[in-house]
Amino acid sequence: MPELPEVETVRRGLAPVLEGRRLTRVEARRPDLRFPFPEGFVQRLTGARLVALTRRAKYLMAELDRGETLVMHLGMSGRFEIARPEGSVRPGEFHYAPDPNPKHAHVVFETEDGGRVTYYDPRRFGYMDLIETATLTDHPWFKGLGPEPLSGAFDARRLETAFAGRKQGPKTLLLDQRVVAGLGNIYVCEALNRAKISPFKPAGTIPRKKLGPLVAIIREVLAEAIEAGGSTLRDYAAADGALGYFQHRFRAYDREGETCLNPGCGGTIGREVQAGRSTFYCQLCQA
DNA sequence: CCCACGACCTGTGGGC
DNA sequence: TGCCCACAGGTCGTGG
Repeated sequence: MPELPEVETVRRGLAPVLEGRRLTRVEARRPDLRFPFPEGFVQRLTGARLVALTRRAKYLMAELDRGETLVMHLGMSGRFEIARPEGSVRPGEFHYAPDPNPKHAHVVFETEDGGRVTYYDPRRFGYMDLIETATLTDHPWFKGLGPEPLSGAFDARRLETAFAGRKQGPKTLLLDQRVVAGLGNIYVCEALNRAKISPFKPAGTIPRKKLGPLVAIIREVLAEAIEAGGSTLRDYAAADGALGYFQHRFRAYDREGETCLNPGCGGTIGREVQAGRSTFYCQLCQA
C-alpha cells in the first residue's frame, strides 16, 4: 500500500532500530526483487554503519558510513517486520497486520545490538540498490522527482504549471511523480474528493482558484494519514509487528456505492477505471 | 510531447 | 466447496 504516509510511517518505525547501528549480518534470500540486487550487495552492506534513515517521495534511504546509500522502494506489497522478543505478541495484534508469510521474506538485516529487520514482498515490485551517496540526487530515480508535497516547494503555482493546457484529468497528473512526489492512487482519490474536483475533466480547465485549496487539502490528507500511522506505531510499539500497513479510514477510496462524506453532499461514490487504475469519486460533488 | 495500455508477480475475495 | 476472474497501495516500457 505504500504511498508517502505509509513509507514515512515505516521510516519512523525503523529509524530507532537501525540508525547509528552497524549491520552485522545481511541476508538476501533471492537474487532479485523487481530488479537484481546490485553486485556485492550483501558484502557492501555487512559491517557498514547506518548513519541515517530518510525518505524522499516513496523511497527509503539508508545512508551508510561507506559513502553509499541503500535505497529501498516497497513497490505494491513491500513491508518490514521488526523482530520481537519471544512472548511479546499482544492480544489483538492480528487486527493490525496479518502475519507475514515467511516464504516472502527476501532480505534480512541484523544489527550489532541484536536487532533484526526483515523485508517481505509477495509481489516483488519493490527494489533495493546501493548508490553512491554523493550522486544520489543525479540518479535517474531521483533526478526527475517533483517536490515533496509537505514542503513549501509544492504550491498552487506548481499545479498551475503542471495542469496548464493538459487534457488528462488531474487524477493521472497527480499520480505523476514528476509533478509532485509521493502521492498514490488512494490519496489522490481522497484529495480530489475533499476538494470536490472531478478526476476526469481536463486538468487544464480547473479554475485557478481551486488549486490553492487543492494543495492545502493534499497536505491535510497526507498529514492526517501520517498521524494515523504514528498512532499505530504508538499503539502497537515500533518494536513489534510488521510495518507498512496501518488502519486508516478513507472517505472515497474503496467505497463504491456508499455515500459521499463531504458535508451536505449526500452523493454516491462511483468507481471508474482511469489509466488502468480504479478512481473512486463522488458522482455528485465531483461531477 | 501526450496518452493509453500492457507487463512485472503473487495473493485474495467475490461470484457462480 | 471449488474454480475462475477481477483486482490490488507502483513503476516502466512500448506504441499509436
